[in-house]
Amino acid sequence: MKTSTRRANSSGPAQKSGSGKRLENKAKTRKAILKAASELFAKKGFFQTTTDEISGKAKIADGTLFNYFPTKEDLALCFLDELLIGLIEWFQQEERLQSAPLAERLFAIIHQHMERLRPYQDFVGAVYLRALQPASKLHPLSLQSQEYNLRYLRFIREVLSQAEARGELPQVGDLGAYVFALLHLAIITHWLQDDSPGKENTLALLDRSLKMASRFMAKGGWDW
Amino acid sequence: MKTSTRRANSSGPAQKSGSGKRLENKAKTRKAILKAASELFAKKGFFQTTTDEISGKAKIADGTLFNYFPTKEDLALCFLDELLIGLIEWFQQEERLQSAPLAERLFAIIHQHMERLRPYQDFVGAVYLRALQPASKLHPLSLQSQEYNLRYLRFIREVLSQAEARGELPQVGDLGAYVFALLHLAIITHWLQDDSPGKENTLALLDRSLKMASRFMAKGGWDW
DNA sequence: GCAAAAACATGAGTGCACTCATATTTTATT
DNA sequence: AATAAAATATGAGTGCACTCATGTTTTTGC
Repeated sequence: MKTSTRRANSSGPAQKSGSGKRLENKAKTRKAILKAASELFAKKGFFQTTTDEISGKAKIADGTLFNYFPTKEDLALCFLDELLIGLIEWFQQEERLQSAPLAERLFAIIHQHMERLRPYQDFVGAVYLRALQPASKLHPLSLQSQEYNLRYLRFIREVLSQAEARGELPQVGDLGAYVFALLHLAIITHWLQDDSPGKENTLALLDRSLKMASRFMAKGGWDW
Repeated sequence: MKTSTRRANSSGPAQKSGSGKRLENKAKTRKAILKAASELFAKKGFFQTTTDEISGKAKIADGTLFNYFPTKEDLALCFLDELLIGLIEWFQQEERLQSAPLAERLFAIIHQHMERLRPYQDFVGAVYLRALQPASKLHPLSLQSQEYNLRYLRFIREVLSQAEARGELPQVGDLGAYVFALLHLAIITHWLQDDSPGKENTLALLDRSLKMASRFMAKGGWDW
């Protein structure tokens, strides 16, 4: 972990600089790095994987990796962001869920997230929680992390808005999304240390939390 | 940050091994390290301070530092734990607060905490939030961090219990302390990025949050 | 008081994330 | 097509957290 000067580089998959071959190659290399990293992280864990191994597997020079990701940590965060994008897509395509009650939809989101995070627990515990922290803008981390929070918060905000529109929920607004993000955070913290078979303790906790939250929300009191 | 094998060493100030001179020397060295570290962290920040500088200022060999603190990060966490101990002592000696309303007492705790953390913001943002995470037991971090959470949670639990006994609060139990810890966490996250003069935005947010929380709590619904 | 053992201190050494001067490839210009 | 300019790749080099074999101090048992 370093904090010093750092290139404002490689913010996301879409980049407008260069054209033609350049753009194409960069995208390819980026994907190659992320693929190599995800495989190694899943197999050996974040801390046991060296950046040399990653660049080796991606068939680029050691230094090149840092042209794409300013930090090993950023690389992992970026990879977990793509995981989040996949999660959002998954949710939007699960037709059965769209008509399910709100509590069930929220349960599904967190549950599926945990499923997908499973191979990367060491990193999640040590670093990712920080990036999930809602509304963390000025982290001494790279500037990237804010992107993740925003993506996630917008997604939850969207889910809650729909529920508001359907009358499943009073107006909870941005604050509602924020609070749910905090709950998500707390649940993942619990999940990390849960060694019950199938992590069933956490699932039970999640279920209860959502039920309790529903009761609170139904009572109103969200106006400031 | 490393995760590999690590000595189960230097857990706290009180240690029973050895006797006489040995115990005394260890305590002295430990204090010297913490003092040197706190001064350097306050002056240059956590990341700009090298372990060599710390051991130099504490007048011990480079390697010795790691006999006391398995990690630079652990050293800082340990130092922030002592800061927390100081905070708890401060609270218990502030007589004016003991008779103040609950919301005011909770406000004072978080406010004072922020005041004391001010010189160490870079580290708080990057690492400390993780350790504050309520109930994180199995972090891939060193084993130390759990201590801090427990100390803090017990303290809050105590404050809330008193309020319950005085009838200021319905029974909120451990869960109440847990939720307050989450609020504390969220507030500090906000505080870190708050550049309003005197961090007044955060203070306003804290005030509003506590008022809203009071309303929620008064409504009950804390039985599972 | 002395020898053996245990605890602790030491600092040269190591591994790894990250940098930077240079080389190579791609784009822009004519 | 040739050249200049810009973007990117390269990998030897660097700094720093952390290790470990060895030396030194303290304790224990007699």
